[in-house]
Amino acid sequence: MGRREEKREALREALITAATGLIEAVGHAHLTARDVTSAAGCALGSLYTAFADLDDLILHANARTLTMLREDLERATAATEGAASLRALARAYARFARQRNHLWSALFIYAMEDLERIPAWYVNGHHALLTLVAGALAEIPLDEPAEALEARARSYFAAVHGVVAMSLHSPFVGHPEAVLEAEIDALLDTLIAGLRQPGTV
Amino acid sequence: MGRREEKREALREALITAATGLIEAVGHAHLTARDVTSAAGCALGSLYTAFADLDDLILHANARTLTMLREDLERATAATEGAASLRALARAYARFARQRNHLWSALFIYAMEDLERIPAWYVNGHHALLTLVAGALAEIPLDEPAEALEARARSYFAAVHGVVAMSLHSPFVGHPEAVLEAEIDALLDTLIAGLRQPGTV
DNA sequence: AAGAAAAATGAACATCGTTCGGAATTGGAG
DNA sequence: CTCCAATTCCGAACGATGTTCATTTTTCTT
Repeated sequence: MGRREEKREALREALITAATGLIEAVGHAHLTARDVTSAAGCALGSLYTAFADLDDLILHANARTLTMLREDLERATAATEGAASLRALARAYARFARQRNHLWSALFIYAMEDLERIPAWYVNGHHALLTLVAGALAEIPLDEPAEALEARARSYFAAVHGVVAMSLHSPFVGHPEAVLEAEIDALLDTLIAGLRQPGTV
Repeated sequence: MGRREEKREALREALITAATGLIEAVGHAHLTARDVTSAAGCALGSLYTAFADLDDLILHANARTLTMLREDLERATAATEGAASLRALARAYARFARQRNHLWSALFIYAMEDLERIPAWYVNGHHALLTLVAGALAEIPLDEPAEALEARARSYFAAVHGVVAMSLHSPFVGHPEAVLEAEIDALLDTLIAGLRQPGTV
């Protein structure tokens, strides 16, 4: 690799690291191009030689967050299976959201507008999380068709995410932080009990 | 009421109406102080004599959205009760989010930072929605203590919200819009089946 | 080693939310 | 009705933002 690409990669790395640190510290809404370039030790304009724009940089920082989150979730389910894995995933998700709140929040900022232009590697980072949920679901014997498994994974991930997001972002609608994990446990207990009861509607 | 307060109220009304229309049209992220004052037929600075800032105006527009949403939900549950009401609430919520997407999105923009300064009337607007969920839950005979009812209402509201939000904001994680309501039905079926099965853990 | 290509720089630009001093409008006293 | 103090309205101005661009500096090729 020539010195050209080396420096380019070093700059991108420095910017992503600086962005991740600043997002964790002050939140993505307060991340400014001037702050992040200053923290990375480059000029303001250099941001736009390394990334398309500030959102693109945030997207790359998010990819790093997604990796951290996935590793957390994998660790949480290393010694469990089936329903226990589902519970462990939900708890680990809530803990990550609480402990790395600003980084986690940045994962869900993108509006519908330019949804088609979201890169595939970013979508894949999210799908990796869904795969973990689907894996746990697959270990629970259900009378549902296997095709529905991915859809269930999306629903349960979104449901747990909703409870966590409401608790952390809109406490006057969601649960107080102190009871969040207990309420997630209760929700999952009810879901799993419902899953095991065949032919409901 | 003197002419002073009359004009003041008329200005506030015009600004809220203009803000609601603009949010519905372009989304709260693209709402600018210049656009909304121009649409309301007043000067740029007048916004700050009628409201504390742009966020305060959005908050008042949100209050109007909350009223519309609550009326929709009430209509949806007028002829139902218990589990059927829960299902009707969730469907009506999803429909509202889809049809009035930008207005609905604006309801959940506020970050944690200055959460204490959110006015009570705004919190009450959200609580009115929770009350509808709790009312439907109360009609289902459960073996849970009554104290847990409000907590369950928060969980189920947040869970359905999460599924809807993922579908509309992050389709690569949530459900495609075409199957959203069917998946919400499936989620609620599972939840209700789990609720009716006593002593699960 | 020198010229060509690329990248880094930071001043400049457009746009944003918000402020502020002067102009217009309102309410009450004579 | 008239006038003046008080209030409200106005839009130019301010500071901060994301992004661009001409210039300088660095890197690659021959």
